[in-house]
Amino acid sequence: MLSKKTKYGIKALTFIARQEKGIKVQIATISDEENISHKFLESILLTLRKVGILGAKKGKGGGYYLLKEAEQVKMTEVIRTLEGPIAMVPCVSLNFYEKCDDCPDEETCSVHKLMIQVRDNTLNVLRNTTLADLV
Amino acid sequence: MLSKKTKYGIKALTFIARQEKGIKVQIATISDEENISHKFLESILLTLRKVGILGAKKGKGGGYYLLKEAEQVKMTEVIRTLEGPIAMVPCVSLNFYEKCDDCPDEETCSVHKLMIQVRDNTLNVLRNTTLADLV
DNA sequence: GTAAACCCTACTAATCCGATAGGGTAAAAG
DNA sequence: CTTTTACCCTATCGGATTAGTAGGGTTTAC
Repeated sequence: MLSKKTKYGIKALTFIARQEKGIKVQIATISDEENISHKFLESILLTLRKVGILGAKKGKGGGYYLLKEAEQVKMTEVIRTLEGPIAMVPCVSLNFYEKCDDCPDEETCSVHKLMIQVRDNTLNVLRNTTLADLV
Repeated sequence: MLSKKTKYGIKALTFIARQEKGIKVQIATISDEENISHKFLESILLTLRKVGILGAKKGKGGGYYLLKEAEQVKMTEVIRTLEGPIAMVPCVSLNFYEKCDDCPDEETCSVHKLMIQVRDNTLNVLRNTTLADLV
């Protein structure tokens, strides 16, 4: 299940990407338009800024804006930042790998086998979708 | 993230499917071999029995067995039973559809758009994978 | 210098997950 | 026909996570 954090993050990014280039969007504008808790959204945008997807300008007339072209913002990056691993089990995760404590051998594990396939197909979608595709 | 319930369920089913046809497998055998809490596994197998994937025989020499051929047990069925919706948001779920309370219009929602693609790709894998493929 | 708007930390209520407890019921063995 | 084995069922619980709240601090425009 996708967390609201990620959901809101994608919605906010799309909202910002829809603006004319260079326009700064305020948190309040997005939270009003997209029905998102102001404070919660604030923390999400902060995270997106820290990883270099968004830029922010403080003070009156400030707001958030895209640091790259919408075509350059891959969904893999957004989802890994907000949601964490894309894989459904840590033992098939590329960026967040972790061994299962129960499983003695990954090679023969049926779940591992299946989840690698799911992961590959999901990755295929997310790698080839950018923010520009969602606008 | 895949729940342990589903993970254990798939492991248990694979274990049972590996036996000679007609053999009844006891909970204790699976929980020992696969490092799964006995009682927790019990409730999982019970669920799988109730939806008609497994059959069970009580009393001495009893145990669980597959009701269909392993080739007939689709992963979609297993995962929907144990995990719930395959889609990452309820508004793109085929079997567990629910409208988002925030989103005014699904057609223009960027998250909706993206998640339909993820769902379709995941479904494609799970529909074409059966228990027999995992053994 | 004051109002606007982002920055940051900490807390909390609610929910879900994995597991446990404890007994009930059916079937086979002897 | 009694005992043992093994499935059946409900209830409960601790811990982790999520979604959201509180409450300031800091920077900038005017």
